[in-house]
Amino acid sequence: MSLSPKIKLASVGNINCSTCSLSSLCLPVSLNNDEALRLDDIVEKSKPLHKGDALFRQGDPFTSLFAIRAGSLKTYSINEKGEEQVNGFYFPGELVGLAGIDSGSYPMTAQMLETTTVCEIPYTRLDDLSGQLPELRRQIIRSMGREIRYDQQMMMLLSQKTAEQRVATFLLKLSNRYSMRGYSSHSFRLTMSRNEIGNYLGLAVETVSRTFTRFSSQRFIIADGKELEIINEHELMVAAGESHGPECSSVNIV
Amino acid sequence: MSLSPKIKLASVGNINCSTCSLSSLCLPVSLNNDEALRLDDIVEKSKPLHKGDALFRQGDPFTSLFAIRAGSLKTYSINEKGEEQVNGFYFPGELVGLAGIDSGSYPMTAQMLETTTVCEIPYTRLDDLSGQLPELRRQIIRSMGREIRYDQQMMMLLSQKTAEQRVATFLLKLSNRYSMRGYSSHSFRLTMSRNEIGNYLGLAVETVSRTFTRFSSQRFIIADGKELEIINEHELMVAAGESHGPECSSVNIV
DNA sequence: TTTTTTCTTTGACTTGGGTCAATCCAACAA
DNA sequence: TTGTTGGATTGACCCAAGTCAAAGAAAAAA
Repeated sequence: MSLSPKIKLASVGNINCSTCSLSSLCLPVSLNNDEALRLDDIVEKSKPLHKGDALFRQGDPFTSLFAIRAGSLKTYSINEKGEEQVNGFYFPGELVGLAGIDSGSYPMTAQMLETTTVCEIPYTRLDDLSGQLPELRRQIIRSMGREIRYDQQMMMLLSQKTAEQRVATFLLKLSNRYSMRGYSSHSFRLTMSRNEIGNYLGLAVETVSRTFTRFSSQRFIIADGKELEIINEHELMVAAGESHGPECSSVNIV
Repeated sequence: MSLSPKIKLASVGNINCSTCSLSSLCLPVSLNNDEALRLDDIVEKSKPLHKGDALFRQGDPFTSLFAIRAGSLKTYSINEKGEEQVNGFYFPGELVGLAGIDSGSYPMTAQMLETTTVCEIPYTRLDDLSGQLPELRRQIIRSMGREIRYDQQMMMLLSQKTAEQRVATFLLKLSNRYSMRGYSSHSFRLTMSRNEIGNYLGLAVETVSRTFTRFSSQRFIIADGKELEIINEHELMVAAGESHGPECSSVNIV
């Protein structure tokens, strides 16, 4: 299952993996120019996908990884009771679909939160190429190692943190990811609903909403619908339960 | 940091990766005989490690992956408040240390739950070899993909399941893993304490204990200290909240 | 524009599971 | 054999966060 003809885009001007502004966050991060061009050969850029569109669905045969170029998406799976469980949110430069690598099919659905473009990386070709480019092979492994580390931090959040700590941690992590992508770290637009945040954090919507309200009245944030401004990062870090420790690395939890 | 001299073992008779009884669960799973021997060349078998011993500690430089040969261990990390968080339990044939691959150091401690022997796989040598053996490269990726999938199932457990469902799911998953290793699926010894189970599942010890007691009085299990017997698997699956759905694959959650 | 639908907020009430505090029990040392 | 120690169990109590219900606000459709 490659991108259907209607979402393929022949060529986007002179944009390729070696000139892409996201290369430092994406698979090409440790490739030289020539290697990045070889990666680019197998990558297909999509035309814009719209809010609600699915990139792949739970159960679809696994064929490709996807790197986000612009926009954002969520992944979710449906459990045996038919309930939706949000597994993660993905932003430009991040790799989606890794969880499908060993199982033959995607274990979750990836759905756009806004207008989004992606790069499709057919996996058999990526696998071939990674046999020829040791740095690419290592980068794939590193990406997966990072995903494992993030998932384990998320497990810690879910098993140990209070509602307030979860929401604060979530906002700080978003801030962090936006700033790594060159956007403002203190003012951004949430592309996901309160419902999706709650689902992701293991909380009821009402709890998320109340926590936003509380943080607003404490003047840690200004939340105006989906627009969010962090006006007291320090107190938000205290609320996240991360201010005391020596390692700031533990901030990157979402 | 390779295994210190005192835990190295020169050669364990004729045991090697191609003859190891765990090869079907471990890295050699899709390697031919010759390839498995080349993998064996870089693997060092440890002598028995004892309960409480650490294989590596949080913060140690990342040097090796470890495959469990016999016994079991837990991994845990210490959060900013100094609390311990159990990340997982590992059994023979499973790979420990993957989360350290991209970060240069192990993000958690691995500690024996009982007398345990492991195979140390120095990562730089494994990386080299995986450049030469495509099947090994793919198997490493598959192992990581599986870890990601398991972690995401664990996140679903932590964010959606009740205490009762968590404990039932945990016991069923243990049963599953034991049976895959040729042990009885209905009668086994828990190598971890109630405390460790609770910590792992995001529950207080008391809740785990009460749930064991309840399952015992409902005659789903017989729990005598660390000895555990599953006497009504079906009802335990119902309690785990997994009996209704079509896919039995969702049983493997621990 | 108006209508419909969906998302968000707030209040009132309930409860699952946490905390605290005693035992109880098993493993082990002396 | 008898302490000693750390885990396991049980009871009593409480609170964080869930559920239910009702507006209110924003987005989408007509």
